[in-house]
Amino acid sequence: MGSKITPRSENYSQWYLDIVQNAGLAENSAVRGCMVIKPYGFAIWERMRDELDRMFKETGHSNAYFPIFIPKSFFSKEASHVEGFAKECAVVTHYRLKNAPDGSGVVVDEDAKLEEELIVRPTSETIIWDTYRTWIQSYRDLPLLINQWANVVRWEMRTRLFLRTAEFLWQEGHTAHATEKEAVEEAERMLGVYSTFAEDWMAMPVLKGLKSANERFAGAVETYCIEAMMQDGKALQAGTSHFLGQNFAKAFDVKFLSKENQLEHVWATSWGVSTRLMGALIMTHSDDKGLVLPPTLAPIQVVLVPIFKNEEMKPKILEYLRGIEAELKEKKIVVKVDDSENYSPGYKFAEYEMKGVPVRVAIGARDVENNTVEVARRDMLTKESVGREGIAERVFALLVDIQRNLYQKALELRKNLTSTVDTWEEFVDVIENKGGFVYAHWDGTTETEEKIKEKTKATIRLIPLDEGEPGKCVLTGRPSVKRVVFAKAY
RNA sequence: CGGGGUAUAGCGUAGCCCGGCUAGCGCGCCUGCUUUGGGAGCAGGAGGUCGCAGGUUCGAAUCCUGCUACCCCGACCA
Repeated sequence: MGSKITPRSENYSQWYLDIVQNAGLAENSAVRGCMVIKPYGFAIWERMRDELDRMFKETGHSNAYFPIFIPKSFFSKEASHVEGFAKECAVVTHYRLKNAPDGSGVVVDEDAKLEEELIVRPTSETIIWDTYRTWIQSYRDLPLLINQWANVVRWEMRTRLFLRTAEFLWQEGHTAHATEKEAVEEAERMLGVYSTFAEDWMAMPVLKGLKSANERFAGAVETYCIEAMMQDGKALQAGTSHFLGQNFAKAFDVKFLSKENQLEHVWATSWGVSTRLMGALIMTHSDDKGLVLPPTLAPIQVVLVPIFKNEEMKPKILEYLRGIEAELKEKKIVVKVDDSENYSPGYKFAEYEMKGVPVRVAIGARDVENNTVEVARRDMLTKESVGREGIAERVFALLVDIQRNLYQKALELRKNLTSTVDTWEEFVDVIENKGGFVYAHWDGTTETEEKIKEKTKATIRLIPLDEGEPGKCVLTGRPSVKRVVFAKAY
């Protein structure tokens, strides 16, 4: 491989990009602000997608698919949604090209102008609620629990691979309920699904909470979110779940007849996570040698590397290795045998470390003779020679331990990057010098929130769900009901 | 869209101030032999409209003008 990873101390942003690119995950497309996800990167996304999809289905949801093009007028129907999404959208204005008169290629055929422009979906609330109107008539049609896996486009001014690209992949759940209570429960349930996924599968601890009015999704009554802490002390919003109230039902006239024969607007939620989770995964666990993947999401959990000294030993080493492969597969461990002779063992070691494969098993002539194997773990970068007997059990236990260790390390990091402050001086000091999450009192006004953002670039990442102790706002000294979590964010 | 920067082989770059280039180097790539327990060694080789367009000059990667793309910092955001 070409360039090596830049040490983190030099430039975190470059370090992140080096990992994304050198580990073969993704690259910038020639098309502005879009990304190309390479096969290995996509395999990781597929693992995430498959597990999330399973969890959605286990909570009663079904998948469906809606159009990528949304008539412009749909966006005018929900007032605050317009505010949030009327900008930065890709707009289809024409439907045909023609040969340029001067022979220089093709140009847009001005005669093929659309009567109504189509918006390339930045999110699908509007087109889905326009459709739901026809699907929902009775309380018997509710709840309607639908998820869509799709790509969306937001014409961001500045992009960053995985974290903020013009086009990204995501899932968006859109549900309709008969009562407010049910809808709130749904929004909270899906926040729970996201947090379980982040912690148990991504080994990434997250804080759960509510967004302030300022950070709330355009059109939502409440936005729930999970927030993770990256190694450089910046927060990353990893998922959101919105209680939409009756806003979209009213805007798109979605009503149902209740048991009591009353015509009522339905209650709604929407929730989503995106390929941004790939960025979160990378920035949570990776080190200077490249990607580090939690075993539950790694496309390859164990790589077997044979080491050949001479021709006579080759068949013996391979036979020994195939035996181990079979035992691991019996335990449902995902194994890759790299017996190609194009690269040296040292090259392969470095390569699979870069790709974040959790466990490496190396086998050479020495091992065949002594009935041993060399087992290396990616998270600690340690290796040891162990007996051949019970290798599958040992590797399985190791994978479990790596999963646990990654979570613990990330949790430890977050603990060290979490502060509680009471004065403005402390607040500024921690935000500027230490970074991380800062628990501080806030008077609850958008005005104060914006002032703090202006002065320190820190925003309210979330308002914790649990009760808290009252206190005084860190900026204004006015009363505060509980501490909220501030941080600089991606 | 504001402020700063960059553009030379697949990637990373030297040369630019002070014009003389037939454009140098590292990684990668190809061939051969020897290798293989931490990114192998040696030998040979392929690969360039120096971002685009114009200008100055005997001569431009180098100087001038315009354009384009990308990166960083803001505003925007999952």
